[in-house]
This record gives sequence, structure tokens and C-alpha cells, in this order.
Amino acid sequence: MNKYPHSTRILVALDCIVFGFDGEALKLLLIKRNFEPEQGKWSLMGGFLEEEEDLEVAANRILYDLTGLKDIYFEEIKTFGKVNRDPVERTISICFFALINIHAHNQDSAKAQNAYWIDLKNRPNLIFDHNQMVDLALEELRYKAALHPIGFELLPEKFTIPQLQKLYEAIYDSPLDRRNFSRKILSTNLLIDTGEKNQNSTTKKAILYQLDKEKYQSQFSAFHYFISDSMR
Amino acid sequence: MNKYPHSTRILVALDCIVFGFDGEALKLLLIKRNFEPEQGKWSLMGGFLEEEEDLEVAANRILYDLTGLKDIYFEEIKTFGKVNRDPVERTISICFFALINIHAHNQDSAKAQNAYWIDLKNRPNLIFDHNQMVDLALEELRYKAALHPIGFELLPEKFTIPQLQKLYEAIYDSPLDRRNFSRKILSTNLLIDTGEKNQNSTTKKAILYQLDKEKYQSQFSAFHYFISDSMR
DNA sequence: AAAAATTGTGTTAAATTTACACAATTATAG
DNA sequence: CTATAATTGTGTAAATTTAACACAATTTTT
Repeated sequence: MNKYPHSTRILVALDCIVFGFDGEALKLLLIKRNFEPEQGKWSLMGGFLEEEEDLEVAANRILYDLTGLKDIYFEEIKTFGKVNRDPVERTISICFFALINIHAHNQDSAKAQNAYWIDLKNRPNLIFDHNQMVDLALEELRYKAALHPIGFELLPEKFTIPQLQKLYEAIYDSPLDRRNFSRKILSTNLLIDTGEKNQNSTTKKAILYQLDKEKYQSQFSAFHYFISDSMR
Repeated sequence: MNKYPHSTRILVALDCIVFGFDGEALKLLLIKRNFEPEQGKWSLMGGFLEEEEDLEVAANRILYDLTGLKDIYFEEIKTFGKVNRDPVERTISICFFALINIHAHNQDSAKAQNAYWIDLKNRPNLIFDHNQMVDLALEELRYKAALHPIGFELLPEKFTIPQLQKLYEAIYDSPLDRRNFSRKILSTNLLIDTGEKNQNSTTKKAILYQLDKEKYQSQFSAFHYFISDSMR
């Protein structure tokens, strides 16, 4: 194969911000590093892009190693490329955020990576520019979730509207009106009533819904305005 | 400096989609390649990331070489990273789109790069995955311009509301109601009446406005809903 | 002076959003 | 077994926003 005469070849990393929701608060899956550099400190899950690997494949590989899950929803945010962002060697990092159902992921995979779910509000200081990455990821999550139905990715297959509301309240860190929220969500026609009710509840049992996957696909790009402008 | 034992270092390219507006149609600044590979074919403007260069600096360098302009509005879209996207050598490409005032840019810089303004509707086939890049850039432009006041970047310092409307009609390739558009734009309070009128017009001379830069900065992230959902 | 093209500003009905109130369900306490 | 507390489902009226449309004013050309 012919090669470009240009000589600067650079390490390409991928770093993933994995969001989860435990029913109360937004969580991050973070790595307590048991390897160098920066052993003992907290970081995002990452890895290097391999020579014969598509970028998208690499992202899926890293997410699979961390969570044991395939077909995770993820979205590229930005490439971080300051010259000295990694003190070991010039490395650019393509940064993604992923949304997973916190109860579906494989605990063993996480444990093997020395990963823990950390409440977003108690997040520790992270290595390199990973703090900035998380800040940006949260911003993007808020941006995207206000307009597109991505919140569902953080919930189990079947969920109630009050659960969904708590999720949105966690994402935006603000209370929402129960009645208006319910109407807004139902008016999208993205939810299917399963006929079942949430048996966990200690009071009135809420209706369990599931996502209408076809409508979700076809309407994904439409704006839904789940959250009013002033909330963001 | 210590280095990572990992061995796969990859060429990192940047490719820019430069949008312009001539008062009637959206334009792309494209390169007729007078160099290998793919000499004689059309492509986007690009370049390689240098060893001692921040990613953002590289993007600005490439835009400056092409247009002679600094402080251009640009936005990262996505990194293209299929293994065989470049037949010469594995290269990932970080893709940006930029918006410029077509009349402010330096013709000589463009000429030196063998670049031409091409009507978006007549765009030629481009090399590699550059067609996909343009498709995605147009999608992103439409997405962003529906919500945030980025259209102004494509216009001269002083402009009229009818000019702005023509721009939006070009971006979305659909007609807009003159009266509702005007009200919507003015209600953002982002425009300042300069007191001048457009002397070019052959009929009633329209008021020349300019952007309120402070409000533009402070309100950039707010949603403005310039375009209704159904238009996108 | 009239005609043609374009610009600025209203107006009204429909749709949406906001801010609330009330009735129904279910575990728990007495 | 009943009352209570917590939570869920649904409704309603006022305010705001959007959509659809009309008319008057300006300027060049005929």
C-alpha cells in the first residue's frame, strides 16, 4: 500500500462517558485505575483505536468490555486534541457518551475493569481532561434529551411515567409538573400501555409502558420539546 | 518523554465543509485537486494534524489557508474512521463545518488552493467519503440553524430581514411566511436597527440590521425555534 | 401619474402551554 | 376493618404562541 509522505502519526484514543439511572439519581460508570499511568486515580473508560478497526467498532468494543452489553445507544461528542492533554504521549481522544439500563449491564465486566457506578453529584476528580469530557457529555445529554426521546435508553424495558419523570428531573436537576409532563410524554404517542402495573410500588400502582420501537425509529429526528427552553 | 507501548499510531486528517450564501443559494467551497491522490477530482479542503499542534489550531489553520479569514464560526461534526476510507493509508478524519460571509473571504487564498464556490444543488461527486461528510454537514446546519442564531454567520455585517429570510429558505429549501418570519426573528431581540436602508434594492428599501453581539453570545444556547419542526 | 415589485405591520382563529384541582388506588397504622 | 398517607390518573381554564391571512407604504419603471 502506498503511504502518505506526511510523517505525523498519532495515537488515537476513545473515551466513553457511560450514564446510568438507578431510579433516583444519574450515575457515571468510572474506572478506579489499577494500571499506569495515574494508577489509583479515577478516569473514564477508554482504549486505543486499532490499525484494522473501524472507529465505530472500537467504540462498541470498549463499551462491551466495560458493560458486557452490545447495541448500546451512544453518540460522539467531540474529539479532544490539545497537544499536552496526555502527559505520556501525544494522543487525541474521540469522546462518546453512552446510555445504558443500569440493571441490564454485566456486573462482572464492570468489576473486571475495576469500574464503579458513581453518583454524578459526588463525582471524584478525574485524570487528564476527563472532567471536561464529563461536563460536555452532561451538557449534550441535556441538550439531546430535551428534544429527542433518548431518556428511554436509561430505563428498563417496561417503565412507568413517574419513573420517566424522575429520570428527567435527575437529568435537569429540577422538578417538573407531574400532570403536564405526563400529557407531554403521552402526546408523543411513543409509549405503549403494556396493560401491566408496577408491583414494586407501595401505594397506587402505576401503569407500565414500553417504547413503541417503530415510532421511536421513525420519529427520532423530530423535535419533541420534552423540556421547556427555560429549564435547560 | 515516556511513550505508550501501544503501537498503532494513525494519520489524523481534518476536513472542512465551508458553507457560503450568495443571496440566493447555499454554496460550498470545494477543491479541484491539482495534487495526488485523486488529482483532477473534487474534494473538501483538508489537512493533517501536526505533532505539535492543537486540534483547534489545526482547524483554524486549514480554514485560514483556504479563505484568508480568522475567527471563523466552525463546529465539529463527527470523526470518520472506517478502516479503508482513504485508499492510500489508514487515516481518520475529523470533520468540521464552517460558515463564512462569502463576500469577506480572500479570493486569492481560495485560488491558491484551487477552490471554487459551488452551488449546493449542483455539487459534483467528491472523493473518499466526502459526499457523506457534506450530507451530514447539511443535516447539522439545518439542525443547528433551526434552534440557534448561526445563520447570521453567513451574511454580511449589515443585512435586511428579507435577506435573512432568503438564507433560511435556502437552508431548508422551502418557502417561509414573510410576516411570521419577521415577527419571529424580531422577537428574539438579537437584531439592532442600524437606521440605514439597503440601497441595492430596486423597490422599497429594507431596513439594515446588525447582530447584537452581546445578546448573541449570552443567548446562544437558548432555543429560538426559528423554524417549525415540520419544516426540518 | 399609474403600475409593479417589494417591505412593514396588523388581526384573528387555532393550537399549545401553564398553572392549577380533584378523584382513584393501595399499603400501613390504629 | 377503617382511616390515613402517599401516590397516580385525568381534567379544566387562562395565558401564550403560532399560523394564516390583508392591507398600507415605499420606490423604480413605464
